[in-house]
Amino acid sequence: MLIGELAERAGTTTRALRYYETQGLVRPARSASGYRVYDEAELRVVREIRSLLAVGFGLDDIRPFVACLRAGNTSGHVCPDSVAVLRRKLAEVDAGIERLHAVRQELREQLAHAIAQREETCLRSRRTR
Amino acid sequence: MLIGELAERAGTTTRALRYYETQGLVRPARSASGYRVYDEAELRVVREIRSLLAVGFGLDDIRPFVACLRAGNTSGHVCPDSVAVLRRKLAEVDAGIERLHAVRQELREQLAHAIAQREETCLRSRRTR
DNA sequence: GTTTGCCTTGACGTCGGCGGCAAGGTCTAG
DNA sequence: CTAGACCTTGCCGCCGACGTCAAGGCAAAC
Repeated sequence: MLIGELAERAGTTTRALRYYETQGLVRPARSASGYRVYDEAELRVVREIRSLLAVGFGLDDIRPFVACLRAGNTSGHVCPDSVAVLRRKLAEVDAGIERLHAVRQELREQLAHAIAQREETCLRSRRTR
Repeated sequence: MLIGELAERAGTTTRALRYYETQGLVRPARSASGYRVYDEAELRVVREIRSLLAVGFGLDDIRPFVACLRAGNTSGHVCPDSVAVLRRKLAEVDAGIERLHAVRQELREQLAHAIAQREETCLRSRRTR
């Protein structure tokens, strides 16, 4: 399988695949003419990368998962390093949710305050008429 | 007030203040020798910028608030444009919270699955001994 | 007068995950 | 033999809010 086909099957682009390679996440074989050649295992790796990216992981976070897959596991999640990352990310997400809730609260207050101010101004202007 | 003092009083850096100026958010007067000179109103503007940045606004989103302050309002939130931005941001935050909840759910499932797999592997290895 | 400490503009660097383009090699069908 | 559809490497661009020099001017203290 060449890079174009892999890109299509994995739902990404050749550019991204070459980038993953520079980051040491994918290691294709090379044909005699220098073309990158991928097997089914690499397809699984790329799909793992994509699904983790979609969840908000960075490529650094993904590295352990790829290593885990390469070590022969059917899932990239079962290795200790992967689990550690999962735990950390979960904590990060929890923190993010909390932060957003605080922000949301703040925004609602500011909105309420702004609208109250506007109503007041509106009333005053009516009285003036 | 010169730029260094403003930076300190607003809890930011001179670099940031100059950047806000390039973005048209702050407009200091100039001394005879070309130094930027700020008054108290500009301090209020900068504090508004900072607090909105901290909440996750971009400088583009902040522009209406600054205009509102400059228009003579005591709060930058009371003008229609500001309220529109507040509403939009609130919606964005809500969307973000939802997304994070979905991600969180996914992470918990993956974690649970990974741990279950590891327990199973552990049990199998005990039986083999 | 000189040191110290502020100020000025300008230009390049950062982070992440690529996109886009150029110049060239390869492979296959007609 | 050639067209066109792949592939290669390499390098710059992007986004946003600045950080980090560099080279030089201005102000006040000693």
